[in-house]
Amino acid sequence: MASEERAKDFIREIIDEDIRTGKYGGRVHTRFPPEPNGYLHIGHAKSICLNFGIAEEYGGKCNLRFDDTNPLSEGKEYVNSIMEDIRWLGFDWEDRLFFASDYFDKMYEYAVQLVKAGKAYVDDLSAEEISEYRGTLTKPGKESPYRNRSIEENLELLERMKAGEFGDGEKVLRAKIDMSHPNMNMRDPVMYRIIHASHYRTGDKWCIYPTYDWAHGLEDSIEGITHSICTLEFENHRPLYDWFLDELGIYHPQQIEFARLNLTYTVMSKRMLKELVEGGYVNGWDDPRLPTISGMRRRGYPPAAIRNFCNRIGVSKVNSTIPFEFLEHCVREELNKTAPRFMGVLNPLRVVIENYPEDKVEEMEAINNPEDPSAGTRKVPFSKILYIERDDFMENPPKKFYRLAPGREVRFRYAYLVTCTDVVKENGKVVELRCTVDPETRGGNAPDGRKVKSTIHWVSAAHAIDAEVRLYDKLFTVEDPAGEKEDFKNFLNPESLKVLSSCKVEPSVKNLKPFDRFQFERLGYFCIDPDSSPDNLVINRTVKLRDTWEKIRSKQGSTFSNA
RNA sequence: AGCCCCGUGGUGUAGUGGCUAGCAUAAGGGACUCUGGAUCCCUUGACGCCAGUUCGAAUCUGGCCGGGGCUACCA
Repeated sequence: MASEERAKDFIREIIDEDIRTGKYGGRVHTRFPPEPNGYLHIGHAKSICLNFGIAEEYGGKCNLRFDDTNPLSEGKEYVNSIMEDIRWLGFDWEDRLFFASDYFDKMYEYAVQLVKAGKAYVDDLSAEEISEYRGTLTKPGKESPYRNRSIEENLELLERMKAGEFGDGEKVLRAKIDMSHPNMNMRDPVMYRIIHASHYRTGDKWCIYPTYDWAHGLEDSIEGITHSICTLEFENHRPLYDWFLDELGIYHPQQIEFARLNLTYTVMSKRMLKELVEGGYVNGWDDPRLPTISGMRRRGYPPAAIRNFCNRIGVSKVNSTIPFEFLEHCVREELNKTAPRFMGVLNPLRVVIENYPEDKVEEMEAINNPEDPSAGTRKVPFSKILYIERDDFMENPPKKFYRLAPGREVRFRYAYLVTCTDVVKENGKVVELRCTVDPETRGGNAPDGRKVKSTIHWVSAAHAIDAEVRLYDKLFTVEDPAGEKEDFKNFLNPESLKVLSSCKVEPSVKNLKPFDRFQFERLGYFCIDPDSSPDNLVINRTVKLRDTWEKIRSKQGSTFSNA
């Protein structure tokens, strides 16, 4: 991605300014801090591209840090998938793999420091009581009766909390700030809660765990982060982030918030994604209909397309929603340059070439990628009995339908000019076409220079490989399922997955491996699904090709289709 | 309602007081084509509103309107 001029977003402008003023000695050090309680999705990709991208551009570093402060929901499965996804996207944290849980001892020391300074206290109020005491958006809260315990008592109680002398929820450590602060986050936020659960990394060493607000700034500070980039919903937490670091008097990174990515026709919330996966509405976290990184990988989206997408949507503080079509545009753009082409027929219609010898087979030369001459050519077998796409034939073609029809001549890609002479029907349904080739047009060009309006794809029946092809569509029927009043699952698209089982593809497809991406000419981009086996080829459709005919057809207001 | 944030074509962005407000995408039209793909060309289309400052405001100031966020011992 050479030297293309990227417009500076507001974050890069802040960084430029910080470098100019020497705020961090010219250093740039970011981090990507996922909580290991779910799989990464395209929204995380935006953050990853931002954080790793900035580090790269400024000659700085970007840490991968797992924010694992809640043993109840986090686990190793997620850690592994997250690392795999980041690597697949093309980023490298080198030797900087960190875990918040590695800082638990240090965090505890800091907490003690705050207690000693009279800035934190142990509270015996229950969760419900704390909530009541907090007040509301308009009414100030009131102070806990335990707020003014002596420093000695607080120290002792905190020590006993850590030692496991109390049950879950019996006590918490709170910062002593201001119960009538207009920012709710400043009304004595909880720093430690008691959770008697074993942590996937620290085991049973701890029964008190730090909350996000308490932990996050410390993690950034400990790692020497310069710019702590997070999403907009943490904006109101920044005063607290700053308060902790200032009261402690330790190294103070700068938190900067940007708007998270929203995409139409999907959901991005971890909770909802989890619900879809665990409720069996989709087939796992890597279901190709999901906006997860693993889903998009399985769907056939190239990492370069995702990176490009993230770099092109920009970074700002405006809440916005990107049409999913733009993502698809980026995917096509990348695949057009890189995907080798093949011929495959999704809905086969049998064609018999009447003037072609029974046992003759010709090897036709086909171009692998017209956008990339270095991709070379391959041979495709042609014989008397072929399959073409049902949609490429119409008995009574409407205006502007250029493909095959009775009496009409079209080109069979890389083969011959073919004329349809007869239509065979069973119970009113077209089951076979009788055609003739012009032997003078081998390769696809007529010596007399006559033109045909259209070129269609085909496969030789005797040589075709059977395949299962999975067609994907939008997961939801509405643009913003999460914004609907009803349960978002009520808007699941029942047609988001269609499985075609008797597709016919050209023989060279058998050399492809799972996750290999390619184009079926005139249809779209596809990839081999990992469910594929030598005797059961399974192919995913990544995205359709742009389809002008589809547009014309819908404008004509007709619903002509043989499908 | 208290606090915080944000308003530029349909969508996403650039613009940092001064050329006809740029780019991408989408949409419409055309050229070309052995993929109705790709590519190329053209067209439509935006500064939320009202004042103020200024020779001059998308840009600075104030007010209004509109949108978003915040009342977990989640992150």
